[in-house]
Amino acid sequence: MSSIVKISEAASMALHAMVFLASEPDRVVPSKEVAARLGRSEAHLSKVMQRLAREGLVSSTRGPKGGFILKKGPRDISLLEIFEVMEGPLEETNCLLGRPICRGGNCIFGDLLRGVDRQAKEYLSKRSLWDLQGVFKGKDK
Amino acid sequence: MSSIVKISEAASMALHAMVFLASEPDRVVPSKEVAARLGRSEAHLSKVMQRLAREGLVSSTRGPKGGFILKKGPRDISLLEIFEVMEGPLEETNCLLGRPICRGGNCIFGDLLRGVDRQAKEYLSKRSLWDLQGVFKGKDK
DNA sequence: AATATTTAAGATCTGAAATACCTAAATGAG
DNA sequence: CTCATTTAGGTATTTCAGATCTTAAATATT
Repeated sequence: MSSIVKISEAASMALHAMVFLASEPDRVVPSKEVAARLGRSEAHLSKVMQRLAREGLVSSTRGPKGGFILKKGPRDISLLEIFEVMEGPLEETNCLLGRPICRGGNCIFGDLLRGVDRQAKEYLSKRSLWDLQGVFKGKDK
Repeated sequence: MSSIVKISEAASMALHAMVFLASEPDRVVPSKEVAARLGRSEAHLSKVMQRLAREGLVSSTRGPKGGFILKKGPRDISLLEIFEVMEGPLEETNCLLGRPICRGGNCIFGDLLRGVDRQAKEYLSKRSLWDLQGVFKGKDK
């Protein structure tokens, strides 16, 4: 099974973790709990959380009762922001081989790549954590 | 710079190589020449060609005057076919974390992933090598 | 027919990125 | 003040794409 979309597990976890934090407002949540809820590796997730903290999307506190909490309101954090913190700025791809072939708008991929990237960017930038309440509502398993 | 579209260099080379072969009908082209034309590593390209041969998209002959040639007419080879030979069957992705969260059509990514994959599949399946004549027409550099 | 040359096939190695592990530092609780 | 809890950060491991190297086959040359 392959897909044409590439999102690292790290970025995917970051997005999901942030959505989860948004569903637990005003509560400091330890990464262990987040990992459990996502059903993912504690080790890896903690690295991701660390990154989100360094980049200022969440604030962290150590020690007992420590954990992570959103630094801004859910309305003020877009999915794109989170994605870019993990994967770097999202740009539109042109032909993958670039020169010397496929130059000048005459590319094998036509406008597929640009179109898809633009669409993804649009999607991610238009959605804030606020818009994704509900994802973590149903009790799971 | 990051993109959300993932196509390996191998798959990209495969697509371009096939288009190039289509532009040289009835001629056996050595991989060295293809690599030169694409401006890519000979080593890597030859592995790609090897794969395409094993999968029956091109036929290969060794020795002097050897090389590769399309096995079917350009109208009968779609880009999707080539893509899938390299990357495996292209399926529509759902949520990347899958269970336990984001189940039942209530996913962070909404219909973005499915939509994009469907779009790509559509694009690739609708285009044959024949549709891409012209890409290699202009003399380059 | 023998040999050297050309070219693909196949196996193995390498390097970078992603992920997992492990120890140190901080903080609150008892 | 000591201990348990939890994040921080460095290091190790894994994985995989891409590169290198070796072998086999076909042809041309003599």
